[in-house]
Amino acid sequence: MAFAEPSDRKGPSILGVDPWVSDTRKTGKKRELLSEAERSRLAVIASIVRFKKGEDIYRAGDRADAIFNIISGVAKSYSGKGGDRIVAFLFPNDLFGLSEEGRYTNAARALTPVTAYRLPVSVLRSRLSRDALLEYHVICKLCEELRQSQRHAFLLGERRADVRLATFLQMLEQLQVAKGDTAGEIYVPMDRSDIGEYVGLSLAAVSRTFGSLVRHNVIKFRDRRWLKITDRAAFDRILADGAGRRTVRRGRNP
Amino acid sequence: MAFAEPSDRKGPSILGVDPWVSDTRKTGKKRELLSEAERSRLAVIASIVRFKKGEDIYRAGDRADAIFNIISGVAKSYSGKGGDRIVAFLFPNDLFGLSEEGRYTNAARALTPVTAYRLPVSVLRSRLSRDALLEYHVICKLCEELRQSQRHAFLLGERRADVRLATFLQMLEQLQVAKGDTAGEIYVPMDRSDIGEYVGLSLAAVSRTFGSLVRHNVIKFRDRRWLKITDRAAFDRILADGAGRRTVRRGRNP
DNA sequence: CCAGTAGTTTGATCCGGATCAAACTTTGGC
DNA sequence: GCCAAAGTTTGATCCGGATCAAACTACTGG
Repeated sequence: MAFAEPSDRKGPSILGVDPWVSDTRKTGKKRELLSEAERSRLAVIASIVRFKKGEDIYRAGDRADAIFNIISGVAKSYSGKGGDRIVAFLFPNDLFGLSEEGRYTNAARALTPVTAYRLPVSVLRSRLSRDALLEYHVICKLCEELRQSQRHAFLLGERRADVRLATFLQMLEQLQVAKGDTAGEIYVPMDRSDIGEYVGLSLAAVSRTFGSLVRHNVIKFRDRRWLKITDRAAFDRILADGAGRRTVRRGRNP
Repeated sequence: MAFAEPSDRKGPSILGVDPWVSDTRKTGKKRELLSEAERSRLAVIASIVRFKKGEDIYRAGDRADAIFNIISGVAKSYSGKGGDRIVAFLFPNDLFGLSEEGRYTNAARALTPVTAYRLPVSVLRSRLSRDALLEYHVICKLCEELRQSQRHAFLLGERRADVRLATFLQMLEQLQVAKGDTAGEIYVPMDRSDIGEYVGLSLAAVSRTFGSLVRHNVIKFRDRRWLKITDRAAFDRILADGAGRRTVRRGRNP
């Protein structure tokens, strides 16, 4: 739902086809869910809504009469009875608010002040059925979010805390690179506890593991939200270590 | 990608809209990705392929020139350098083989003998652009798979082995209920090691935890692949325990 | 600028599941 | 039906991260 794919990706695609790939290459524009034209076409039927930091965008179980497209700010989509368990972080241009049975399945809350388009489902729906290109782009976006979610699951499948966090940082970095933001430094808009809820670690473990990475000179925090990777090789080694190690040997074979 | 949603769901939906909801209610037919008509329309452009148990359907990085729709059997989609880490189990009617940059990102392998439709991308693509209903159904299917993947991530976010396995069994059960298969007993087509790779536990932990559940009379195995839930209340208690517990308290607040 | 609170670090202890290892059981081929 | 290989159970040990708890730091609003 949120993070960009590795930097060697050119855009979301389904069935190996993607109009943006060539678009992006030709125009050199940043990858976007909706083109400017499309965005303004949608703007006609959309209203702009604002949420304060910490404010609920919607709650699980609410009547799902609109979907959202973030213009600026960061939000989280979360679920679980306890309200913990972050399903996705939502960044500008992310589309969210998919429903099931007409109700939102997750809740969403602004982590920073958020501005977003609010698209009433009824209007968007009729648009969709008439606008093949838009529909196609929705497919692309869904593929992207599916991959994102699979990445998240992949991250959670890793057992070691450092690998989980390194993977998370990599996701953040790639997102920012894809958007053309300041490379070199990584911006971490969410707090330690949110990170923990996303990567499946306790708040304490997140802090401790960051501390350990800093102590080993792999990363360096400028302040609580900005860091840079000071030892790329070591960083990549941590990431690589995650895969290819778990030797699940079965039965007796010497 | 694979499991069905909870039984109170009527079908996949995007934006709160789903043509199958009414269809299903009217006809009482089982929920399907493709209607019979659609399936046969696709069959024209599809070839039927068979895979032996353990055979690769495709490998990560292979040229992605086709997608698949399982007719019978069970497969797994997996990734990770080590080839461990199962992303999804694939059951009949599941659509898989989405690509990125024209290459498969995951690998897929048959767990049982598998029969499947193989749909060449090129043909399907032109179909898609002309067939609005098909395109719409692809959207629905993608939403379903997205939710599935989010469920998987949710499962992996849980730390306790018994909750993970109970959740997994619940997914299997719901899938089988949705397909109208034998309720009462749950069929587990994959081996312990595959389960471990999906739920993020070691092979040993899977076996031990199953053992413990059996010892507590929560479930009972008829044989290695068939089990039933003998104490529903206890089972549900395990599931419920997963949520609402993780008290991530921050700072000092007495 | 200060107080109060939200957020973060750090310490100590404990436990669940990984890991290593060996026996046991089922399956499939001949 | 027998053997080998595949798959499963079970035991012992160990370690990473959860959990409990307290101190520290950075914001925020008055």
